[in-house]
Amino acid sequence: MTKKEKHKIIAVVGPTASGKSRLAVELAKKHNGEIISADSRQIYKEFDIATAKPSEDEKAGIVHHLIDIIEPTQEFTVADFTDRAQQLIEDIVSRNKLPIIAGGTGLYLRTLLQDFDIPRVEPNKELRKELETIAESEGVEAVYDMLVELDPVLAQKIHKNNLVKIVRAIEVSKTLNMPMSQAQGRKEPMYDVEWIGLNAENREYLYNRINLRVDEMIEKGLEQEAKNLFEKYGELTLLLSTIGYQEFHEYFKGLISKEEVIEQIKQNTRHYAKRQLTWFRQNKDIKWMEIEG
RNA sequence: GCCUCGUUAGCUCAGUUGGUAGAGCAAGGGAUUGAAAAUCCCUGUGUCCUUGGUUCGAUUCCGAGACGAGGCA
Repeated sequence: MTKKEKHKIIAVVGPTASGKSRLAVELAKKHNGEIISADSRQIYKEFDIATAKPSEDEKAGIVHHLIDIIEPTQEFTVADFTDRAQQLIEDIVSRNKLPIIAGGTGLYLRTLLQDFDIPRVEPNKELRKELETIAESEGVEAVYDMLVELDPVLAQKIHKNNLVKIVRAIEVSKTLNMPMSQAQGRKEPMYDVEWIGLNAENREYLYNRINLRVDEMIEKGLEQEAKNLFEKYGELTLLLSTIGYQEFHEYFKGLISKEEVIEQIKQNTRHYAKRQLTWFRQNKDIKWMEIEG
């Protein structure tokens, strides 16, 4: 019985502004590698300044995949990411190069490289809208009660206030005609991954880097970028759920000042970095590198 | 100089008819299975400005002082 050998790959992870792009490029140069970005926002075209996409200079001739490939109006989810990344890994390995995954987005990384085995059920816009309407008129509990009927096991694990997760669980359970808790599972990791994590032991230091980077984004014209996107696409959910754009939305409506926008972007980015770290800390295979000093 | 109001958690402020106090934000921790830069959960001891007095007991009442804001001269 011969077991197929798993592909070796490197994963460089860390919170926003930790410098993982640079490290990934260094490693790619050293090991003849190509980079696959695991970032739910850099995937989009035109989302440049806000997502701190690497410039051509910063890419330093290294091939970067899954950056700048989706239109802002297109949907892109974990499943799309996983499928594309898996293909890319096969392709890169077949050319005798080393795949290096660099990111950011905890759910993407865990699904591609760790143990999440996601149910294959596409989003159902109408159902979501319907359930959200019920939540608005009758309260979230009404929707939660529906989930308790469909999948009491999962309902126990999802907090009754977490509408997004409740809705998805109902969506999956209804589509498959079986409880989502039975459709989802854990799997063996598909690859032989060397995990490298970037972090600052001193949280203040990380937060300072974030604050500085936001100031740089403003200097580079983040306001104009946000303006263009809102004018071109309107109030897309995607824009309203992306740090760096969502805050400008209120500013363009005259609700808050420029100073407040900048402060909010910094604040939201700090919160985001903290949430990212919660994802990564759960992964005991990560070898951590200190970024300060 | 006089009058009024204020001084409580890192910040903004509630509150205690006298029995040592609580919200929002911040901060920290966690969850996370096709929206994930999304969504959600948990965590609040702080000379209640200082100092005298009244009281069994004062952050709460009274006096004095300090600081801040406004008003009158």
